[in-house]
Amino acid sequence: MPKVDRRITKSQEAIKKALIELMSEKSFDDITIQDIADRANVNRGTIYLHYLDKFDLLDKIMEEHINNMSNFCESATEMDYIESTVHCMEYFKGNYLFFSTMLASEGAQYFRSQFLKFNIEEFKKDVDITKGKNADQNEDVIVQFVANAYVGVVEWWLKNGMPYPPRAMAEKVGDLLERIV
Amino acid sequence: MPKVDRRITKSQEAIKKALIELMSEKSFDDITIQDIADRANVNRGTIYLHYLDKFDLLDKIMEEHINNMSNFCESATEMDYIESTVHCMEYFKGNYLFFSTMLASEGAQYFRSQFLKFNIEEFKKDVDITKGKNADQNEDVIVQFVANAYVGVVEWWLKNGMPYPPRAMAEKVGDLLERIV
DNA sequence: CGCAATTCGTTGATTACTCAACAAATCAAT
DNA sequence: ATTGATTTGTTGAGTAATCAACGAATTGCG
Repeated sequence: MPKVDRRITKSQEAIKKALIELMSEKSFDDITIQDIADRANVNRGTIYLHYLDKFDLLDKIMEEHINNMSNFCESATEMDYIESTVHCMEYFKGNYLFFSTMLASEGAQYFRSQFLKFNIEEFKKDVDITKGKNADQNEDVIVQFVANAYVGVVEWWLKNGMPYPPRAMAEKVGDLLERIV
Repeated sequence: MPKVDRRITKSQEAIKKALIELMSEKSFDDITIQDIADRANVNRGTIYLHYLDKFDLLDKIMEEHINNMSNFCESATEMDYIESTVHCMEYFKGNYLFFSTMLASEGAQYFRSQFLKFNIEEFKKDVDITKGKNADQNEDVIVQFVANAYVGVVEWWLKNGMPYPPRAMAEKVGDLLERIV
């Protein structure tokens, strides 16, 4: 992998951060490219150097978070649910502004559905209906059940200002998850 | 004044911030140009684009703060001491990392003497020994007295983690100042 | 509707930054 | 004192970002 120019990284980070901030302040529709450029302290043209428009920018941001989560889902296959859930919760907390605006604000429903879809695929890998407590169960039902539960809990946690620390959340959620899958 | 390129501002800000941070962590002598570049997330060569070496960089930083203070000393001539001192204290607080490392750390004595010299000049403008309570006083004595007192109090305030808010400090110090000059 | 004002997306010329490489200077340690 | 390793300051080629300017598209308001 050829390492990318420092300037590219910095510009993109500033631009992405700017959009998230602005989305936490006003509606996505009301945000102009100039707004983003001002907030990122970047020339307006620079945004077009990396993104087609603000929709493309938002897509890339969402895609990146999904990818990040996907990556440490892989590297966490040998951990138990609680430990790997701690990592997830801390990731949510570390990107609080993104996830809270994305899940809490109305209108950003697209990300929620992406997020849910991603979790459905992840849980599919873990469910085994050939033996154990889930013999005679239905895979789709379990997966939908558990993914929706998980996303809903995360949503609630973020909407309510993260009332419990990541580890506490992970222990509770991890315990519940282990009862199902 | 032709407005400067955004990139210049950003690079210089990052570099200056990097040095201040590093100085609060280790001795100035132990800081390399590469350290600064790494912290500022800037290529090493970029530093030489703006500064001769780390000494020049530190000089420019100190000079800039002195200039800033000088500027809002001018614009505050019609305010009373308390109001203008509020501005000063808030400036100190806003640049806490700089002033605390510069005044608190041993070895950075050069800035203290510059800071004192600057204040001596400023107070000279305010002292009037031709009439009022300071008739029959000595200008040098008053100025030295008041400037050293002021610098010492600021030093103490910063060294002790700003135990009182800027306005409270300003009221106390402003009151004392008005008794003298 | 019609007009004014933004915003958009693109262009080209210029500039600052990046990166790798270099020799010289400085440092550390035996 | 001699070696080996960092650090320094500089170079040149390449690249990304800046800025001003443009017509076209959208928006907002009387």
